[in-house]
Amino acid sequence: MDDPNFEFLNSKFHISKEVYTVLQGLSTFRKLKQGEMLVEQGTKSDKMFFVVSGLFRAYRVLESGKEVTKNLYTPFSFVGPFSSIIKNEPSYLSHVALLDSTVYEINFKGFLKHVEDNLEISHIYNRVLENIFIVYEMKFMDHLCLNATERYEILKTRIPDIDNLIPQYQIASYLNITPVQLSRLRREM
Amino acid sequence: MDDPNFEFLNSKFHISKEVYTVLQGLSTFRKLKQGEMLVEQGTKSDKMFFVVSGLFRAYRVLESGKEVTKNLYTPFSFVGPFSSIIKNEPSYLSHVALLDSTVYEINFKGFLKHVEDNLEISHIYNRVLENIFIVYEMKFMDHLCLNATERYEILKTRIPDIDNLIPQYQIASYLNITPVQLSRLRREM
DNA sequence: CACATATCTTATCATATGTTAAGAGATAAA
DNA sequence: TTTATCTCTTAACATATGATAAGATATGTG
Repeated sequence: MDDPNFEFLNSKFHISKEVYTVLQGLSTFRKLKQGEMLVEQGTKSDKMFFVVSGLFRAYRVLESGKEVTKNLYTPFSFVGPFSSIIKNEPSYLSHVALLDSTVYEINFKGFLKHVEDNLEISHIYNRVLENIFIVYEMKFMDHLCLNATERYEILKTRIPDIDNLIPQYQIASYLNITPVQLSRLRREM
Repeated sequence: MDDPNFEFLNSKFHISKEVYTVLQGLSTFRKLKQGEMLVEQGTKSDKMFFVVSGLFRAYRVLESGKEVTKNLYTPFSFVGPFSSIIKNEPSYLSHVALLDSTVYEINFKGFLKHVEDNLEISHIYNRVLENIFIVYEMKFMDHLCLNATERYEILKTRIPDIDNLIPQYQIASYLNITPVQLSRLRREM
């Protein structure tokens, strides 16, 4: 039974075969076309997604009409209206596939039920939360400490081919600058 | 046994008397003078702190010498080198008391030991991590969506007396602007 | 092919913020 | 009290970025 998914999860979280079976029961493999939405701002959903391939973007449309990108999600990360599920409120973010992508759709409320009475699964949840926290803290510090050029360089380290994958205005939105400014930065680099 | 600490934690996390006793065994009450450090950048520590009274600041000194404030911590929040403990690395932040303060000093590695084999404590840790995540996500979105004036107003909602508690350059650092700019914003408000 | 649309660059001008320096109060120290 | 040290404000200038508009290139569609 050489299941590459199990091998992968086990290498990340040291999960048992039993827990893997439980998680499998909560997950569905899905293919998405570029432009398909996982979650729409203002709606409720209790689904989280584990990115297998492709690229996703979480963003919010402000009253002014301006779109603010919270994050981009590459393979092997979790994407979805996490805080919205925890708070049981409508999502304040939309999540969209920027490329043709594949994910595991996770019944997250169901997962939380298992967290309630399974110590191993509660530990997995702790590990996931710790990882999310570390990534967010770093992202936040990067925004405090670095200018747009440096953040662009970090993005290109994380996703080297980013310039060919998505249009420049989406990259600019991720960097929290205008496309015009990104164009200027590129010229100076 | 009317223990106000227990009542408080129970109202926040629904903990049992048994777990409260365990947590008590991991915690020491401490008083700190203004200016005292909880953690110094570059050092290792396995202690987290629960703020009872006062105010704390987490900040990083960059190679340039510039100080970047990550966050301010008011009573009933956790402060400490959290990601550093999880990653078992030296802290990249310093944590200092901005006012005379009181805290519970928590043996966090000890706490994590209990998380390993106690489901209730693992759940408490889940709740703490969820709360931290929600706060960070909001802070990050605020930085993406709001200008310095709006962030200043949010800070004053959170800590109404902030202008009288700490010097203006510390507020400016929290807002990620210079004291000169904060002075300008105040004039225009 | 011809046209419409999307994307990117560049220029111009406006705004927010940083840098530096000077000065005014307040507070602490000699 | 006198002096030194902080803290805050203000001004002048520099820089980063935003807003708008024009033009170039590419792509897709009829």
